[in-house]
Amino acid sequence: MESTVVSTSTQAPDEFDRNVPRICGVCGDKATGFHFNAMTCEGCKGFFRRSMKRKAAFTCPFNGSCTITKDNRRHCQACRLKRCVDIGMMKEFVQYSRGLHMDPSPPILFL
Amino acid sequence: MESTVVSTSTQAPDEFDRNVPRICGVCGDKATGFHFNAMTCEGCKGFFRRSMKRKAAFTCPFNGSCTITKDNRRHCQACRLKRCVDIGMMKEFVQYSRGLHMDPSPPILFL
DNA sequence: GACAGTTCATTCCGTTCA
DNA sequence: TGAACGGAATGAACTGTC
Repeated sequence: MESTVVSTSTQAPDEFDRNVPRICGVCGDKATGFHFNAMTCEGCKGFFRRSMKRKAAFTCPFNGSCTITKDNRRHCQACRLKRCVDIGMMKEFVQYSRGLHMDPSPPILFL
Repeated sequence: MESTVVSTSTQAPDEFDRNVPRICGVCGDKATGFHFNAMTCEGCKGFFRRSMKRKAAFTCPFNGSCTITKDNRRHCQACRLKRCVDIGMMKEFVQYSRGLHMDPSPPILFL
């Protein structure tokens, strides 16, 4: 009989983040899964990708320490992006996934 | 608590190779046996076969020296595949396009 | 039992468009 | 901006063969 190993209190440290609640780490909205390495909602996922792709540079109109919530997340892009980075979202995972950097069949490409 | 089941300590020398711990040499996850010539988990087994069949060419979005773990293995295909090869997984053990052609080289086994 | 291949639900990416 | 969506990659569970 194989003992069914359920997620118990004895978890390896690196398994920890797989069990985080489905709450967006950026704004607290309902999260839909891991996006660019962090548990986030669809909104913050899209916001982060857009920001990275266009290499956006935002400036906080306040004092640079806004608390981001589901309702005010659109108000300060600077602090929202900062929060994204703080919780671990990584630009390296934008644009570089799922076959984009993968050669088609024969490697007869750009030389 | 998960009891760490290690293979019996006293083994004949010639069984040494087959007696490596059931830990995936690529990511450290629980291994299910030898796959394509190396002790790996089901995930890395499937990843290696798919990569070979599709002749994928990956590029590391970081510096090419990612440490692969059970939890981040999906993040860098380049380093994961590199690790597969490093621990001895061989493409020759992967069956290519069914029916089109057989193994290009004979099985290479412990001589 | 060991290890090939196969299946398919799930994860998570980019795109679309209101 | 973000909900909805289509699709590729993943991996646990499975079948087939020796």
